[in-house]
Amino acid sequence: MYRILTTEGRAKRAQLETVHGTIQTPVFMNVGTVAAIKGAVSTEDLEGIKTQVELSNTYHLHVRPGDKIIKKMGGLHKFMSWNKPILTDSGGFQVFSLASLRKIKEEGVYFNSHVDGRKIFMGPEESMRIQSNLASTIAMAFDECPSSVADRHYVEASVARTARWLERCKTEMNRLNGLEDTINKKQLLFGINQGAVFDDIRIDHAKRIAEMECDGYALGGLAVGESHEQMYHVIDETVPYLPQDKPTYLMGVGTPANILEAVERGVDFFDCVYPTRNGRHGHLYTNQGKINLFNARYELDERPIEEGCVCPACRRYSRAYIRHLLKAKEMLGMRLCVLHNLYFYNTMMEEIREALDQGDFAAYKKRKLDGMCQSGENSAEI
RNA sequence: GUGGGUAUGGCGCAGUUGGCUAGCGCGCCAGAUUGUGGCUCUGGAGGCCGAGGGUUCGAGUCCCUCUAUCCACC
Repeated sequence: MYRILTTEGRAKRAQLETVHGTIQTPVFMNVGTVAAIKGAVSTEDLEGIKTQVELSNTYHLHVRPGDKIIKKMGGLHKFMSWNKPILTDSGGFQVFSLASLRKIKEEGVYFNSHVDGRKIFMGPEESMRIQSNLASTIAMAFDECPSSVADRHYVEASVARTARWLERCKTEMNRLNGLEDTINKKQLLFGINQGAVFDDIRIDHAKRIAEMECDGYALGGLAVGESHEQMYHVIDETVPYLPQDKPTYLMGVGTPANILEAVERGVDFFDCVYPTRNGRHGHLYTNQGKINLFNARYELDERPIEEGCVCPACRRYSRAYIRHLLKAKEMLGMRLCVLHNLYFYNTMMEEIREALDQGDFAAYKKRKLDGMCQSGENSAEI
């Protein structure tokens, strides 16, 4: 059950009730592809840094350890000891990101496993069965994410196929949710809009999937090479055609600035590898912009990553110490950086929700962006 | 002491029969990274080629002396 609490322009403050608890939106979902937040972050850690939703991946978990094993272990929640919502990505993005290892057909996609090379077939039905075995809170439709440089002809054909795949996903998900031994019989299904940067293809596709009665709708195939302006334009043009009485999810995005811009345009679910991957690489988000702890200027810096931050890293450790850990390739360095970044993202989402509650989002957004774009020691890229 | 080897950027090494602005790996300094293969990629700085002398149009490469260091033998 999705309920809009208040709006400001197109921006929505809402909540989604699920069998694993209520998600307050706008929300950032913390990415743990293989049922683990990379950087030695435990689910206990997630509870301490305001995480609402954990995101895992169908393809990766199917390859290892295998969704049947996870089902036997009682489902993903029990397996990884996380009782709040989990969203599983369908494996569709791996059709794109593992392009050299796959072949796309009407029935689905043939992969060679990136782990051991063995052949894997995944189509809409397979993806739904795997996600049902994983028993995530929200399953994503199996789609194809066309390259940002794909030509119009290819994108049209791809998007038509993705729409046909969504019908198959929907049918299979309904069947699975009705089975006796299904762990989560109320698993939700989000459809995915595609169309690269072609407005009319995006809109036609949005209208078509809107009729399929999904529990939410995602914008896929963005932040894959196009400019920020193109991405914002696509969101502007497409969101009005996605059912706004359902959650809107912008997949794979993005920087704090991307998120603020997208919230303003009506998006309420996000996920991105940035806080985790950049954390592992020593890139830390602060209210004054992004800093790279590998830089020599932090060698003797006694300050925390961010003054006033109460995350597990900032409460106790200096930039100089964390820099040392990173350079020494100590696991703790990555872990502290990932915890800080996720805390930063989750806190920003909390601030966004508070601002929306108070009808103050526009002003908040401006303040936040101005702060992060400050010149000086920090990178302007946010 | 004798015989042999080695001395090239912070470290480890390449440098062909002497020939253009001396390379490579690691490290260092920066930058990328958007539904994650703890990866990968892209730039950049840094060298009186152990010291001195000689041969040559030209020496990191050849010759002499010295110094340092390693190995073997006495």
